[in-house]
Amino acid sequence: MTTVRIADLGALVGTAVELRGWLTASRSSGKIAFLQLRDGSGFVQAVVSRADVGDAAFETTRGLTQESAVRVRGEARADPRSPSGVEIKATHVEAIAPSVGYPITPKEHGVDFLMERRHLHLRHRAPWAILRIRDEVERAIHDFFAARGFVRFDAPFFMPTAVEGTTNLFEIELFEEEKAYLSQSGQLYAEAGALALGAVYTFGPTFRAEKSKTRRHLLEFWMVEPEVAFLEHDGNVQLQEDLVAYLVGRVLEHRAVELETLGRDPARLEPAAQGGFPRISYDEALALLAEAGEQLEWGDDFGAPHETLLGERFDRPLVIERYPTHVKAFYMETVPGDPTRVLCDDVIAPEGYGEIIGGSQRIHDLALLEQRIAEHALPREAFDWYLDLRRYGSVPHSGFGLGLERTLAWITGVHHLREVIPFPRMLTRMYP
RNA sequence: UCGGCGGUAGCUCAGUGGUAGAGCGAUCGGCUGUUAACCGAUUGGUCGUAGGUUCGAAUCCUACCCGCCGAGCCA
Repeated sequence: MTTVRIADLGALVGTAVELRGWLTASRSSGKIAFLQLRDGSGFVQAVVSRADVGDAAFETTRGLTQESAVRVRGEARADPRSPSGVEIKATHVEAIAPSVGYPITPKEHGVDFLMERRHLHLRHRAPWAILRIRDEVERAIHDFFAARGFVRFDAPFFMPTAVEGTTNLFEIELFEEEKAYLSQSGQLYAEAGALALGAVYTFGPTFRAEKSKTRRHLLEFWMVEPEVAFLEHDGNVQLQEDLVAYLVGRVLEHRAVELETLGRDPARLEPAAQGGFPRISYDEALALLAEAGEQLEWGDDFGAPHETLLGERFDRPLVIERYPTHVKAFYMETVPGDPTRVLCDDVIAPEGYGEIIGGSQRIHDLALLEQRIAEHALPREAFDWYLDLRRYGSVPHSGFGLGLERTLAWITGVHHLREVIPFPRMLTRMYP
């Protein structure tokens, strides 16, 4: 008899198997007991009959509590009454480790109660499904870029200065009187990488000291930031569409069970997997908002409600491009012949999940970049290395940042970003 | 930082001046196919904290603490 994973049981019907895992719930009568088991790879029910295991073992089985670690031997059987089509007809049940007073009982719980016990909550079905989808998306990101010849490029987390102003940076005291900041973007370093390696992407945590208390914000979140030499704006937008469509497609293909577990309708995601994202300019977005009764002045940036309003008009992510220069970051290239607009775009997820991508073509002209750094009152010395990139063989290049958690929240259909990361870090949540 | 809402049993909540409640959970018993099982019993409280009004406060008043949702900012 071999120890097997629940995920592999489908191929083992008719054979004797041993499982090791934990009890999530049990029901019993005088002569039969149903044990709900999980082992990390999946969930399955074991049926224990008093006649099969004997009185003593049956009473032991009935006394098992939630989250006890157990070893179960028995026959894997096909059964139409099982949600997965398979169950275990147990011949042997043995406690490995007890569990007394497990706090997350089979009962409705509030979000805060579960987050306070996140280390245990991770064992349950919804987090299990979400974190497997997260794993699939992370793997798909690497596969996507590897297939296109990108090099993964690890940017530093300690930063000497801000990329886009200092207001939202976490300040770290290194040693005596030496300050550093936690990275809020690897982009500037990725630009150096692109000019060295052609096409690169960073993937890692990023930190924003924003006092945002909404379901779309975390203090610490993960971002993927590709950066490509010789890539211009239109190609950049196409790359974004290809990436998002690929990620959604991979989840639909490989994580259908998990979407089902979460009650997420795959039909809502299928349009995005096909690509063909609608693409409108900032000016056109203003007109759409005006139609919807939201009058904005040219030059106003969109608020979250505006993004939601725009995103809900389409069945797949929406690309908005060419924003006014002054609402965007200092490094963005201007539209040829129109210095009032920049070659940038945001991708807005459907269903109110907000902005999942921000990208742009970067300024490659030394004089213009110097002028922008001055206009934004940024410390010139700190950017000297960045200006070097424009002194030695400067070429057009573009890139973007995709927020992993926002993308996952949209794909999984969960309400809050904190659901899609194992241990969320928020204004009001540092524990566990 | 600002605005709205909230804090009562292990959990989810009801209770708007007069004995502190329900459902679920947990525990025990019953039941040979349960899927949020079912039936019976048992177990349950510093009503966020401090002060005030009142014969009497979970309830009214004041201050504070904490949380949720949203805004701004952003992925």
